[in-house]
Amino acid sequence: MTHTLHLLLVEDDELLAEQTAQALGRRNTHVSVAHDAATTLSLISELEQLDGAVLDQNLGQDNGLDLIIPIQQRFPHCKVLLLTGYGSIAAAVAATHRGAHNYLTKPASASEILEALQADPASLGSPLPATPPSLQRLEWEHIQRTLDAHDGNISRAAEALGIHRRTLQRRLKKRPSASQYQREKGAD
Amino acid sequence: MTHTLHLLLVEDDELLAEQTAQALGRRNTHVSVAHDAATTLSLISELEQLDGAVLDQNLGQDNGLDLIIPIQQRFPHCKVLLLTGYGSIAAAVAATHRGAHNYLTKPASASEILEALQADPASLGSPLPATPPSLQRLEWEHIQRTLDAHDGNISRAAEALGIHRRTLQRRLKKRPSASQYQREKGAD
DNA sequence: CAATCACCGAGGCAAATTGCCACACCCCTC
DNA sequence: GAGGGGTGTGGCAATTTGCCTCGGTGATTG
Repeated sequence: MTHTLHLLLVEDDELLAEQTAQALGRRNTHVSVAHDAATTLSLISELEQLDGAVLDQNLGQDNGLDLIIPIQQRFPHCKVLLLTGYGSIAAAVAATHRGAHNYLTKPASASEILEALQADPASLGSPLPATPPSLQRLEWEHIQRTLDAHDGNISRAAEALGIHRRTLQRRLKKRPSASQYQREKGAD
Repeated sequence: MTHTLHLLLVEDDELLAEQTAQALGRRNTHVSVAHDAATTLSLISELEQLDGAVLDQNLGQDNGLDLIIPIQQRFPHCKVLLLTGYGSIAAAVAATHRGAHNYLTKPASASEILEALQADPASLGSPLPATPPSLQRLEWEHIQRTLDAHDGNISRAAEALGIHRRTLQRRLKKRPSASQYQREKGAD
């Protein structure tokens, strides 16, 4: 089944790209990496096989969404997964309309990425989230995303979140559960 | 352009259905209403024209997602909009894969619904939400959704949110902005 | 009809959290 | 070595939260 998948990872944060690529590589996959849209386009013209693509939606100047169609044209069977620091439902719908297979928010672990690439989003369709998340959980996830979107900069994340830097610090220290670092998750 | 659209509204909360239908009716549209899946299926076999369908994902026993395909089979050009009290990105992706045109979370006003039906979700693709919402806004929206999912029952919503009922009460009273009632929004 | 039940609204108070200022460090650049 | 960001930490007043308590209302039930 898992016949050495050929994957393409497009992520503008080079450190995160490296770590994610390594984590994926450990999963019996062959990973090509690009950091921007132009490189991606030239890369896909050279590749001979591509089973899955993982695109960061936020590529500095470029938009990962615009890569979906070129990839699908060259590799019609390639499954495209969009990743984004701060994702919205509207963006997920847009990506899917453009041909994306699935859509995840960062931080996403290698296993989550592979699972999202291989799952059939249409069939798992009935997961009525009967359990509305608690406010705490929602806040925590949003904090993580925002932190990620600001490269871990606490000061700027706090400003973006509209809370005091001191408060964000204290909150981050309190949380017992989960990885303290998105890096840890991203790397595995 | 807006040539008296023929719409179908499927919503199990009869009160909300009524109000939404009226609000839509005021917008130069003809609205048929159903409250469950079975009625919907028999209804679409009778209808002669259908331009848009608004489906509540959470229909008691039934799942709005399962109505997408039957509707599309009978009316291939009909645009289907999913509505859900508590929506997730995964659910939005699933709905889109099944053919849904767009996906909204409640409470949604009549104008939002019409806009979502007529917009082209794929083209508005680049709305990179550069502005991660503040924690306050996020919390407020989540509170509203949860409240909606629990039919406005403050006690149960508070429990679901994991906060004290008294706290939820106080928060609801504080918010200056926005409608105090999802009803108001739903109705217009 | 009275009892009960499930809600909402509100007061009060101790405990926790937040906002904010201040200061010590680090690392980097000019 | 003098800034300019960023982080970590302490302290303190102001706000918010959790929790308990009451009173009121509408629907259901005996």
